[in-house]
Parts: sequence; structure tokens; C-alpha cells
Amino acid sequence: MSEKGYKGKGGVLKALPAFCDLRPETLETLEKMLRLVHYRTGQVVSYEGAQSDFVGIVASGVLRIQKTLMDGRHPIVGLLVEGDIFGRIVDGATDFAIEVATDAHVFAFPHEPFERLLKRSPDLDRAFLLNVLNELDRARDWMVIVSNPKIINRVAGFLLMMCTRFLKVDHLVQPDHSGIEVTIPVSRLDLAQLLGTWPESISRALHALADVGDIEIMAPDRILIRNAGALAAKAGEEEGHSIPTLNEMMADKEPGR
Amino acid sequence: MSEKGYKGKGGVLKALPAFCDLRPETLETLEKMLRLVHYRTGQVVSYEGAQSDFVGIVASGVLRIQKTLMDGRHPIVGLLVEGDIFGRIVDGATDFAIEVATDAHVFAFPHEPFERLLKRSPDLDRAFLLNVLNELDRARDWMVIVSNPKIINRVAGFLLMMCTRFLKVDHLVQPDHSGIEVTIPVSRLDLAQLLGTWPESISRALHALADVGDIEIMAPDRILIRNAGALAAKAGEEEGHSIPTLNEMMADKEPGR
DNA sequence: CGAGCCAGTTGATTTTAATCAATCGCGCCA
DNA sequence: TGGCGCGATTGATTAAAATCAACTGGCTCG
Repeated sequence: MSEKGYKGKGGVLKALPAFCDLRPETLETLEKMLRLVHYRTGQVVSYEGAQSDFVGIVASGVLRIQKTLMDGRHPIVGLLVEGDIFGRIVDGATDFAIEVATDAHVFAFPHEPFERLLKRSPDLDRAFLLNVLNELDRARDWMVIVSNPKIINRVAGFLLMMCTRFLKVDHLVQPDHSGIEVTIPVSRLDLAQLLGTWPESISRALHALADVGDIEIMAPDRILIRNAGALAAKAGEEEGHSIPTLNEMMADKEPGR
Repeated sequence: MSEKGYKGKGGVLKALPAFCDLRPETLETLEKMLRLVHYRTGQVVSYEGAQSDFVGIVASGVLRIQKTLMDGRHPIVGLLVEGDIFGRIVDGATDFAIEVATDAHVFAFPHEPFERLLKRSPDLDRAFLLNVLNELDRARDWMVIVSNPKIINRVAGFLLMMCTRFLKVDHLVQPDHSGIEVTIPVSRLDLAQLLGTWPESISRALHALADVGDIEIMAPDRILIRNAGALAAKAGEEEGHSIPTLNEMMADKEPGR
């Protein structure tokens, strides 16, 4: 991992949703203690069971939260993208490792100063708590997807999750004249382990969805969603809100390019 | 739901792991605002998408955290037992419902006073954050179990999870001369939806585990674990720590009855 | 006290997914 | 530029799980 001092040019943190409501003083202190760290695909950011020595916010790229099991599986329990906070503060070790899915930049805050700031800045404390609460809801959203008995339904749910959750990350989700193009930032094997199956089944499920016209496979890792409604029906859509929501969200993004 | 005022006899909260480190003043304030609420099996504590008007701690019984989908499934994403905190503070609504699995008592703290106390009591704030962080790790533990491709392995993981996570709840986990007896606090259908399958498959998996002698089915909802090691191997045991840990934990409990 | 109900289980059958094996396509490096 | 290696896909086969249906035993309620 390459690391270098980072002189906050003011506002790098302000742009992150998690921190946008912080007081200027808090932001300034944060920017002073921050270091920009660069990781390459495949690197381990934080080991399972290890005490991490910093709190990080993803500036770019994608990280995997995962566990390593003795049967050789390494299930992924979440993905971290731009703006996501990670690193178990407060009491140290967590039982999950963090590894790099695609080259990433991370704003790193050393554990000690961050903790101190957290204790004397109610606004940061609140933002951090809010972030963890959101993260908890998201973890449970993953569970809803994975608890789907059929693989094809899990894949449908996954693709929708990519749309809604990673909408904010430009290069991962692109609205298009004919649909929404999402980039899958992990390998087939990783995706399989995330969805509780094997790469072959993922491949077959994707191609089955393509056969009925719900999606189009532009490349193994680039999927064009043609019929979000059909996907939602397969994923087992939530009661209440529906696909119009997704369309509205997409409308906010500049189409094309 | 029945509700009654609760005059803290001092120390009811002190006994809860989540709150045991709080300052006496904080505990006292908490006990003053607390109400003891009783729920019956099947009742809804908090609706999906609804703003909950209180923060609760489970005093007894078991609650389900779940979602309702349009295809009729209602996946369970977590269980709440004695000492677990729930209720989305801070910014309101969460997308999960909370329903009662077995008759439960809950200490309820009205939203407003709790929030105020949270803001001026760093110890409570810290305890609450810690609790949410733990809850996040547990949610991810569930995912690891559910992401297991084979049902029998998921069931094995579930049983172990019951042992380790619900050890603190006497009536749910009982060490025994010949093994560990766990009580499954949800119906087969619920369990199936939690593990991403159907009741028939759960039944078959349990009886398959019984056939090889890993467990003994005392009653549909009472399982005697005879070979935790074998279960762990099937569940895909984590690298590093192993079953001895579980045995040590069990040793702390008074055996029998 | 007996009928009916319901959760759980078991059985038979079909569908789906895991598994093993082979091929394809693309980027990399010699 | 021509292998080489790796990830993804496809095919064939076996194993597992979903599905449909029937049965059981405990419990409730009339």
C-alpha cells in the first residue's frame, strides 16, 4: 500500500454524504489528521480478528468485507464503495477482513486522534452512529437477497441492490437510453460466495435473465438492466415502494455519455 | 400489548450486559423513564417503514426482525433476545418490522427523553454505539451462515449460532450431561425463511443431522447437540478459533436441569 | 370426548443447483 | 505475434432441494 501525507485543500470530506453535515471546525480537524492511502486490487486492508489502527472512508474503488472459513470458502458480507466508512472503532477487533476488490483510495484517520475527536465532537459522534445504523440496515438488506431460495432470484436482487445502493458511484451505475448499466466490481467467484453458490450457477443465472430479456450482458462485469420491474418481481419486491422509485433516482443522474 | 408504569427497584438495567458499565446517574435516569411492556406471540412491535416511538431492550422472550415481500415471503434477518436493544434512534424509520416470536417483556424508553439523555451522557452514547457495532457484526454472522450453499450446512451453522449467541439466555441454551440443548424459538416456516429455504428442507436437514448422530431431536423445537465439532465442520468453521471455545463457555454455566 | 385444525413430518416427483469436465476468449509476456 | 494462463462460460451428469401431496400427532374448541 502506498501512503502519503495529504494536505486537505478544504472540502474533500465535505463532499462525502456521511460528513456533509459536520461543523466546519470538525471537518478541519478531520482533514488535518487524514492521510490518503492507495491500495491495489487484492491487497488486504485489515485482517480478520486484527485490531485496525485507523478508521477509513473510501474515496474511490471498491472493498470487500469478508470472512475466511476452514472449508475454503470466503463469504463476502458486504461491499464498501465511495463514501462508506469502515474500521471498528471503540473496542477494536471485528471478525471480518477487508480486502480490495478494485484499486482504491482511502482517507485514513489514525485511531487515537479520531477517537479523541469523536468524544468531543457531538456532530461527528452523531454522524458516525448514523453511518453504523445505515450499515446495519444494509447488511440486513443483503440477507434478504441471499435468503432467496433460488439463485436466479438472488442474482436479480443483487443487480437491483447494485443500482440503488451504488447509484452515487458514477462509474458503477450508468443510466442509459435503453436501461441502466451496472458494473459488477467483483469476480464471479466472489459474487458466487456472496450469494451462497458457485460461479457456474451465477453464470447460468445471468444468462437466463438475459434470455428472457430482463438484462443484457455487455461484458462479464457489465450488465445492462433492461427491465428493472421484472427483476424486482423476481427478487421479491418489498411491499409498498416499487420500481418507480428507482426510475426517479435514475432521472437525477445525467443520462448517456 | 399490555403496558404499565415501572418503578425501577434499582438494578434491573444494571444486570443487562449492554448497560452494565453505565454510570449510576445515567442508570437512574434511564430507570425513571422506563416502562415495562408486555407483548404476546405474534404481535407486531414495530411496523416496516414506521417511525418507532421508543427504544426498547428485551427483558424476556424472543423477537424477530423481518421484512415482508410481495411474493409472500417474510425473511427474518435477525432475532432479539434478553438484553438486545432495538429501535432506530437518531433518524427514525428502518425498513424492517419487529414481531414477537415468543411472549416477551420489553423495557421501553420513550424516544424523546432517551435521545436527550443520549446527547448529554457520553457513557450511554458509547454503550449504544457499541451495541449497534455488535449488532452489525452479528448481522454479518447471519449472512455467513445463510450464504452456505447447502441447507444442511446452514442448519448446522444456525444451531451453533444459537449456542454461542444465546448462551446468555438460560431457557434457550442448556448444557447437559450428554450435550447442549438448544430451544429454537421460531416455527419451522420462520426458520426456513431465515435460512432461505422451505420448512420441508429444514425438517429433512435436522433429521439428517440426527441420523449421523450430531444432534438429537427431543421435540420439534428442542435440539440436543451431541457433536458440536461435527456441526462446526459442516458449518464451515472459521479459521483460527474452534470448538474448544464453545466448550469453555458452556463450562461457565451450571450443568443440568 | 370427538372433530377439526395446524405444525411438523414423510413420501414421490420434478426442478434446480452442484459437480466434474471441457472449451472459449482475452490479456499478458516472451 | 504466438503461446500461456486465467476467468468465464458451456455441457453432461449427479446430487440436492423445491414442489406437490399425503399423513401424523398434539391441541383446541365445540
